[in-house]
Amino acid sequence: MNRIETEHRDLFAIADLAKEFGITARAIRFYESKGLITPERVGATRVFRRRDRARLMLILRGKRLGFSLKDIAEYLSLYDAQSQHAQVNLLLAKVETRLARLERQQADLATTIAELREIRRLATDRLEPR
Amino acid sequence: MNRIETEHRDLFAIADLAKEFGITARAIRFYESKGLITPERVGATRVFRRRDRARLMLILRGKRLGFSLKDIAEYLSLYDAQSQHAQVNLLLAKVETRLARLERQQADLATTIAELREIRRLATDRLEPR
DNA sequence: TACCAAGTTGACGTATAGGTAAACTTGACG
DNA sequence: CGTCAAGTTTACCTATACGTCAACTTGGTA
Repeated sequence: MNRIETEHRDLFAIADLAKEFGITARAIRFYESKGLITPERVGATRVFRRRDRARLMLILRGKRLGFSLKDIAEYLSLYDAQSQHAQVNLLLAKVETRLARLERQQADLATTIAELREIRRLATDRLEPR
Repeated sequence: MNRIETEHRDLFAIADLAKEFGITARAIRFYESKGLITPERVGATRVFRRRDRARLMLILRGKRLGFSLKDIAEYLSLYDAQSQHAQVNLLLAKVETRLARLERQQADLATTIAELREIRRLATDRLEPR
């Protein structure tokens, strides 16, 4: 299966997604048990569509950013609420909260990256004096 | 105790730092048990210097960035190794690894913040049409 | 038809990061 | 001297995020 085929496909098995994202099938089932994704079933077998795949990407990105699955569930609901209707004010409040945290994180990141680059510079200088 | 006093002081009790950083004394003791900080003792009582306070700041920043305490321990060792001497190449490898992760995180962050701002815009529009 | 690969559920185990409670010590103060 | 605040250790408890295993079903293939 090549990239083009993957992009065109509409149905995925649990192993397809596990392989594509480098996680285990067990993890995907776990996310479903927490309500983060809701694949269809054909008999007992899970069948994933592109929507589930997209959600999975959002989940993994959230994890890379250090969010708990609970946080991520709420985050995903922001996307859902949007297309539905929801209590817009509540939605906005949550978005603001999350944005505030992320912006602080962004500042932390910049500082840390700068410090690490400085450490790298000092270490490199020691390797190549002059 | 005002800011100036705090800045000038050289010795801190565990409660001082806990209060200043909004964490519990238990958490600080836990970090010590993991070797992240090594306060002096006067009898059984821990006495913290500015160095410990600075490390605590690095620890908390690391946590905000989603690192495990183990990661953070290694991260702190980068600072130590620098002033000492260490195996510079190994140090550099670790710095590169960490930088790579942080830079990916930075990209994730930018994407996520943009998406949340878009969601906020859509929600705001719904509140104030026209 | 016999069997393998892939899927499923459920139970149990593990690592991380502390919180909570008990029981004790110590220094300062009225 | 009594006691109160603040500190200490030890032990046990909790939540999160899966991994591992057992036991079973099912669809396709030799």
